[in-house]
Amino acid sequence: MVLPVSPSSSLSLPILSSSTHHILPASDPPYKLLQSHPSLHFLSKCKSLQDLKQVHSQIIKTGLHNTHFALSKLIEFCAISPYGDLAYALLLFESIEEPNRFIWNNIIRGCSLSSNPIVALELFVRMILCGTEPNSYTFPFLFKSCAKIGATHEGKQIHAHVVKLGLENDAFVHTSLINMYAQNGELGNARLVFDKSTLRDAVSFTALITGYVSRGFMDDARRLFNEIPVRDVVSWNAMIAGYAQCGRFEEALALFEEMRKANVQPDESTMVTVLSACAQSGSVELGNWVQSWIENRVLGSNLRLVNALIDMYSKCGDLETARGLFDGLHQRDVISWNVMIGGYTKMSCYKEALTLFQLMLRSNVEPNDVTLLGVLSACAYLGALDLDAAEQVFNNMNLKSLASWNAMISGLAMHGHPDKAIRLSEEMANEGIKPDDITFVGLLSACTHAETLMKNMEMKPDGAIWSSLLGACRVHGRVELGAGRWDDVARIRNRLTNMGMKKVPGCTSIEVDGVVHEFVVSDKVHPLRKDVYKMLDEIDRLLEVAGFVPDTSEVLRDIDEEWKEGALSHHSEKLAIAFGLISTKPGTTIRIVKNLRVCGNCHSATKLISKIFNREIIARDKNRFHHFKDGFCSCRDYW
DNA sequence: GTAGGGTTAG
Repeated sequence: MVLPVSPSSSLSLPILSSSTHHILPASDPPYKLLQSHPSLHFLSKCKSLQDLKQVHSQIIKTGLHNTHFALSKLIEFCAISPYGDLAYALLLFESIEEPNRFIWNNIIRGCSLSSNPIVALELFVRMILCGTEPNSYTFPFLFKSCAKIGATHEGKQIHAHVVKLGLENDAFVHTSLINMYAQNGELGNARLVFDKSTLRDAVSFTALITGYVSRGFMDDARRLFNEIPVRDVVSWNAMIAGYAQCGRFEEALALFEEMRKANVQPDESTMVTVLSACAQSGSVELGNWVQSWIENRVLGSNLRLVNALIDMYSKCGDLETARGLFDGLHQRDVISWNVMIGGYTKMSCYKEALTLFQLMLRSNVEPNDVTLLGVLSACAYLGALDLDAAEQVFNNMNLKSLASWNAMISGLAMHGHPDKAIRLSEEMANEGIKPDDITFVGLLSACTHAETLMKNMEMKPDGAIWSSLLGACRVHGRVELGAGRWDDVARIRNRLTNMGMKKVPGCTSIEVDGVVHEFVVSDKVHPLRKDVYKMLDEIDRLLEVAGFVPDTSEVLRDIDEEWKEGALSHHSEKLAIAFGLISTKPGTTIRIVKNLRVCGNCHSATKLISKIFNREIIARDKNRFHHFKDGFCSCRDYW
């Protein structure tokens, strides 16, 4: 972990050579005089490094560079403003013989915001060695850095400094400390700091709640939430987002209702979260209501909100409305493009997805790894020619992030090009890019020597990894795998389970006459369950007559996301379909929403059901839409 | 003069 503290060599300060140091006077001229100085006024107008250099030159010409104030402001701007430049800030910082505490704090702050926050910790060490005592402003920046990079060990040492300096009772230091422990998974320590102090407000509560939420301890989080003396909008948002992130959409939406009843004004974050919950649970009606709520307020043209709306409509199957919103945007960011492309892909409109991607390439928005993944899965249907196009896009990417390598590798592996995937991973290694656990998951689906890879890889318990791993395995369940690999899969699953990954129970909902009915695996609570199970028996009988043989092999059960109950015929989607068949008129389209991906068995069964009962069945699973008709599915058995 | 908790795409 050796990281450069010195800035890149291509930068240079105006007039001053790098060997010239600022030796600052003991005190600055009067503050008011400096504050209103025109050169410093221009600082806030800078929009590029060039502008910045001009202002810097001006500051030197007017002699201001010999003041703490001007240098502080320059460093602050360079380090923090989006138009600044951290490398320049560091160059400037290194030129100061004896930086004061304010300057130290601001350069540390800048580094804590950067993509390389470890530099902030290195600077802290230097600050101490130089004999500058940190204060209550220094520590929040440091703890934020530790939280960002998972530096618990370093965080604990810095905690000791806080105790030594008697700063434990500063509210900002206190909360950032709790947050550091909570973010780094040390919930016991976070709780200890929280419990030991009398400093308890919505902010410190929320920091702890978020920690519990991130580890899936929703009940503990909720208990804390109920204890908050005065809840503010952020604490509500955190709790609502917690429910939405772990798939408990109904609770998320119920809490949003409670929030409104408590007369707390929702803000942009609230609405983005609520829309995400609507999108994921398929609650298009509530989503509609949210849209009008937004439009009646000043939030209407907010890009993030419109992105969330586009996503909500496309995930609910209303591509037309989604596209209308997309076309109406004056400015689009990478998320706008990605949600719209993803919307088309999920509905099997691959040509539209790729056409939109072509438009994106002509816009000024650079595609990222998420775009690439979406485009790749669209290409997978449209033949090798388009896959070549995706490869071309990848090859032309200016900045290939680890994520984009991963997207390409897993894309190739999952879409029938395992050899290319493995070759690409070798290329990646040759470029000096270290693979991570996600690369591994991608490769696992292509690789014949998973054993070797596993030994070299540290898996992190992450839901995304978990599901992509299972997805990779499922797809390859059809591609004749060597039996040995399933052992690897089982072992990884055990490791993840031991690390605290909780399985989300499968659940399918169906709306009939405006009422949403929910079914879980082997449901025992629905009032009409007797009739439902009776219908299920009939379905199974007819399926058997039609020649359907459920696959009960170890492989399928292993990868099935509702494997726990083992009852293949009682999966929630089949229960919901059975309910749909008995509670709607013949010929009516059945629409269901599942919180997980549909399993292979249910998918095959549903295809046949659509034929036997002459019903169109539109199933939305976690990843995409399946439109079953006449024994076929729109996804063409790829999902 | 600087500081703490929440937010969308996969």
